[in-house]
Amino acid sequence: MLDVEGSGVERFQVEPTKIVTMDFDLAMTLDCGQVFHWEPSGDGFVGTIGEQAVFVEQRGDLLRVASASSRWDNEQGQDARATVARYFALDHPLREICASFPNDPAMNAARDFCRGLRIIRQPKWECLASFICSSMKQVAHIRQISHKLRERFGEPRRIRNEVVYTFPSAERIAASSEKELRKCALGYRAKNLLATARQISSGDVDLESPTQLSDTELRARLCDLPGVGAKVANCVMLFAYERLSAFPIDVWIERVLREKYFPRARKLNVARLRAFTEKYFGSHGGYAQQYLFHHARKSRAKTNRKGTHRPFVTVPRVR
DNA sequence: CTCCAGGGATGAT
DNA sequence: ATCATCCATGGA
Repeated sequence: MLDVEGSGVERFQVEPTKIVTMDFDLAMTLDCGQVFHWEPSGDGFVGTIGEQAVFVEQRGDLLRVASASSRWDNEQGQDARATVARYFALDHPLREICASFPNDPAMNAARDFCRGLRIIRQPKWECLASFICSSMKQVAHIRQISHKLRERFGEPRRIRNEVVYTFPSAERIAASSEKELRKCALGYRAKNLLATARQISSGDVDLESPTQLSDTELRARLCDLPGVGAKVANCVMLFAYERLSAFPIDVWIERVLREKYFPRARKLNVARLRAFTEKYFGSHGGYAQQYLFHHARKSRAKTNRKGTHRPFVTVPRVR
C-alpha cells in the first residue's frame, strides 16, 4: 500500500485562515449528493480541492480553512482562501438565485429546507469520472467507489493528522486495467471509466477546451464519451462546467416531478419531463433541481415507498 | 433476505 | 422514435 511517511514528498501546512461567508451551509453543500469524497473531521471536513488537501470548518458565518499540498504545487502559499472560496462558489448570488425559483409548494419547501446549499465548482475529470461511476448506485456507494479509486490510484496527502487522497488523473486510470478498476466495486462501470479515461489521456478529448461551447454542444460532446448519457452529462455540466441551467433527471427527480407537478398524468415520458423542466425552472434550473433532489432524498428517507410514515420501529431480529 | 439505486447501451417493437 | 432488458454491486 501507499506509504505516506516514506513517499518522499515534503509537505507543509498553511496556517488556518478564515473566510467570512454569507448564505452558505457547508455541511449541506457537502452532503447533498453533488460531491462524494469529503469526510467529517472534528467539527469540520477534510477532503481535496484538486491536488490540495483541505480542512474546512464552519462556525456561523466564519469558515476556518487549512490546507496542505506538495511544495511545488503551492508556491504562492496563502491562496488557500481563494481556492476554497472559488470551489464552494461563494461568489454565486445565492439570494438572487433562490429568488428566481418558481413559486410553487414543492419548490418553496425545498428552498426553505436547503438554505445555504451551493452548487460547487468541481474539477472536470474528477466530476466526470465520479458520475460515470454513479450509474444505478446509491449516493453512499458512490462515495465508497470514490474513496477506493482515490486510495488505490490517487496520491496521499496529510492534513490535520489525517490522510486524504487526490483523485487519480485520467492518465493514471487509463494506465490501469478493467480488472484493477473492478476491484473498486465498479462492476460494469469499469469498462466505461477506462474507455473514457483513455480518450482523455490520449489527447483525443480535452475536457478543458469546450468551455465556450453552447450548452447543447457541450452536452453532445460529453454524451460521446462511453458511459455518459444525458443525465451524467447534465451533472457534469452543472457541477463542473458551471452551466447552472443544466437539469439532471434521475429517479428521485423524476419521482418528484411526477408526484408534485404531474399528479395523475398518463403518457409522461422523459422527453416531456425535459421540455417542462427547461421552460419551468429557467436559467438557474440546476440549482432548483439540486434543492428538489436534496429535499426529496432527505425527507423521504424515513418513510416507506407509499410515502407514509412507518407505524412502528422495526427491531432487528436476534439470531 | 429483498429491494433498489443521481443510467447507459443495445436490441426489439 | 419509443420501449424493454441487461448490466454488477452493496447499502438500507
